[in-house]
Amino acid sequence: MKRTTIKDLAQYLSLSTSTISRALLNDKNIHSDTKNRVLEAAQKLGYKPNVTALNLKYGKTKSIGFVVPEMTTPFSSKVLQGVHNILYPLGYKVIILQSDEDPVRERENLLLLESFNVDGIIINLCHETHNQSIYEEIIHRGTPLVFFDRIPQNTLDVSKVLVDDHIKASLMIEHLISCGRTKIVHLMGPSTVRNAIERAGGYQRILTKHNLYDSQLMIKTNGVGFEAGRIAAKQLIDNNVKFDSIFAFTDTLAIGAMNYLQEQGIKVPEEIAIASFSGTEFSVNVFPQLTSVEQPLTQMGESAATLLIEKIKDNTSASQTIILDAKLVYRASTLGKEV
Amino acid sequence: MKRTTIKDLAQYLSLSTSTISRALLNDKNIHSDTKNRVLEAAQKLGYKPNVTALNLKYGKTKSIGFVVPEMTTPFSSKVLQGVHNILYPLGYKVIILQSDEDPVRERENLLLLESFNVDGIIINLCHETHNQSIYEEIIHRGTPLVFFDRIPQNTLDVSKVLVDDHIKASLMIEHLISCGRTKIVHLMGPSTVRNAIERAGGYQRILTKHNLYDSQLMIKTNGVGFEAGRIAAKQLIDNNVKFDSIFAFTDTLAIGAMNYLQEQGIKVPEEIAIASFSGTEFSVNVFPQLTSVEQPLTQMGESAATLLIEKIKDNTSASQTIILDAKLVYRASTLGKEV
DNA sequence: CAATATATTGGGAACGTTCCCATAATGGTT
DNA sequence: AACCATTATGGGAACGTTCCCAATATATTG
Repeated sequence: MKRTTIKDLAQYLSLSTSTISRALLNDKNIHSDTKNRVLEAAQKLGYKPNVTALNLKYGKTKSIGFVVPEMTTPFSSKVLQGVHNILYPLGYKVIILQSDEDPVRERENLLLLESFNVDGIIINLCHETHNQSIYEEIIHRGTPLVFFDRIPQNTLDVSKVLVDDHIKASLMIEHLISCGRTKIVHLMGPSTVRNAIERAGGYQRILTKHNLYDSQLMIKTNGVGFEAGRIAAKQLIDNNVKFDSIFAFTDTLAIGAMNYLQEQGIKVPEEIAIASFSGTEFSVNVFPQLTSVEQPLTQMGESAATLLIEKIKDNTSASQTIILDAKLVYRASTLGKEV
Repeated sequence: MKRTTIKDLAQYLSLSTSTISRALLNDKNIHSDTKNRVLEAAQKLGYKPNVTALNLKYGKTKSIGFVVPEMTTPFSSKVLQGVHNILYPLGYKVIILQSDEDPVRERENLLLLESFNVDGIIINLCHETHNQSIYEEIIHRGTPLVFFDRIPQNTLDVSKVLVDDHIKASLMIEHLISCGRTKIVHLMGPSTVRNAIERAGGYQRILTKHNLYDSQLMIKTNGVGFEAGRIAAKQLIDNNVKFDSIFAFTDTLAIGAMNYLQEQGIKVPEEIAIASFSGTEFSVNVFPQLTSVEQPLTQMGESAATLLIEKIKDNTSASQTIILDAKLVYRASTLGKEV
C-alpha cells in the first residue's frame, strides 16, 4: 500500500537518490543505460512523484481557487469549463467555493482559500464594496486575484475580464422598442454590483432617449435566481402595473418571471415580451426560447485563467482588463412564432 | 512577501522551533507565558501554518476528487453542495472534474486525481463497465472510492449511495396510469448505467401488469440533456407515434422534450403529460411545473462524503450502501391547471 | 606521461512542520 | 544533602523531492 518513492528506487538499484532524480527528470548528466534501468524500475515498482513534496520544495500548491456567488445554474459552470480548459493541462487543481450571494461567506471563502495556500484566485464577487479591504489584503499578502463578470471598483489594481454591459443592454432595449414595446420593465440585478448598474444604465439611457422611461418599471429584485424573477412578476401583476415587456439582469430572473406569467395565462411574447442577459443553455431550453445577450462564458473563464497564470508567474506584471464581445440573439420570447 | 514560518518566529523570539510548534499546537509541555509570547508574535508577524508541509509530514493532501458526468445542470451542483457541507468543515479541498459522459475522459480524470494524490474520490460514473478495472486498480493502490447515483456492478466492493430507482419509477408510472394515460413513452437513460436499467425496469413492469406495455414507446435517447430530449420528442412526432405521456430518465430530458412539444403547439399536460426523475430546482422552474421523483441530492452528497471520510480514516472498514428515499411530487405537467 | 577536460555518480542541505529524545532547571521528598 | 519527579526547553530526524557541490572515473590533449 505504501507508495514507491525515489528512495525505494535508489535502494532497489543501489544508486543514490540524486541519480534517480536525474534519470526521472531527463537530466543530461546521466548515462543512458542508467537512465533506462531507472525508468524500467520506476515502471515496475509503480513509481509516481509525490506532488506534495514538490509543492513544498517549490513553495507552490499548484492549485487555484474559484469563488462564485452560486454554482447551481450553468452560468458559473460554463465559466469554470473555460478555467479548466486552461488550467488542467498545466497541472493545476481548481477548488470551487460558493458564496450564496453573501459577502460574509465570500469573505470566509477567500480566507479559507488563503489557508489552503492556493497560488491564485478567480472570483465573481457578490458585493462590490463589502470585501474591498479583504481583496487588497490578499493581494498584498501575495496571492493574485482575477475578477470576472462582476468586477470591483477601479481603485483596485487587478486583472479582470468582463463584457460591455452598458452597450449590450442598450442594444437589447433598442430591440424591444423596435418590436413595438413601450412599457419595458427592468428586473435589475443587485445594486451592489457594477454590471447591474451598467445594464440598468443602458436601459435607462435608451428609454430616456425615446422618451419612454418610467421609474416605476425599474424593479429592484431580491436576488438573481428563478424565485426572485417569479416574485417580481407576481408583484407587478398584483400591483396592476401596466407593462408589455421585461428586460432582466439574468436568464434565471427572466425565466422565473416568464414561468409565473404563463402560469397566470399570460401569453409570451404576445402580451409580454421577455429578454435578458444569458450565455447559458437556458436561453434555448425554455418555452418560448429566450431572446438574450449571449455572453461568451467559456471564453470568459479561459481569459480569466490566462490572466491569473500571468500573475502567478510574475506577480509584478501589469494588471490587464479584457472586454469580451457578447452577441445579441433574438428568439421567440420577443419575436414569437415566426422564428 | 515571503510567508512567516515557524523558523522566523523561533529566531524572532530566540526560541527553538520545537517550542514554537508546541505553543501553536497547545501542547501541555510549555510555560503559559512562553505560549502567550509565541501566540502574540505569530499574530504580529502574520504566521499561518504551511499546509503543504503538513501534508507532506502526514502523507495526506486533505483533498478529495469529485468526478461527475457533467456540471452544467444543477444535479451535480446540488450533490456537490452536500459534499461541501461535510468536507469543508473538516478542512478538505474538493477538486471537481467533468467526464462529459465519456468513459475515456472519466478514466483520464481518475488518473489525474490519483496524480494529484487525493485522499479519496466521490464519483458518479458515466458507463458502468468500461472503467471497472480502473476503479479496482485505484482502490487497490489505496485511494478509497465512493459512488453515488450511478453505481458500478456489485462485483466491486465499494461504498455507494443511491435511491430506489425501480420502486420510484414504478410509482410514477402508476401515477400516470391513474391520470388516465395509457400510451406512456419512456425516455430511457444510457443503457450502460444501472439506474437507467432499473427505472426502465419499473416502467416496463407496471405497464406489463396493466397490459399496456408497448416496446415501441421505449425510446433510447442519445444522451440525458435538454437536446437529447428535444430530439427524442421530434422523432416521436416525425414518426407519427401515438402517445399521451412521457416518463423521462432525467428532468433535462423531460424539459427538452416538453419544450419541443410546446413549440409544436402541443398542450402539456392536456395532450401529453410529462413526468421524470429530478431533485433539482428545474422541476418547479419550467412551465408547466414538472411532476417528478424528487431525489434528495444534497443529502446524497452528504452521505457520500460521510462514507468517504470513513474509508479515508480506515481503509479496511466495511463498505456500505445507503439507499435514500425519494418523494414523488405531482405538479402541473401531469395534473394541469387545477393545481 | 602528466595535465586537464568530460562524464557520471554520491552526499547532503533545503522546503516547513511535528515529535521523539535529550538536557536543563526547578521543586519536593526522604 | 542527595535523590527523583516534574516542567520547560532545545536538537535533530523525518516526510519526498531537487539541486548544488564534491568525488571519482574516463577520455583527451600537449
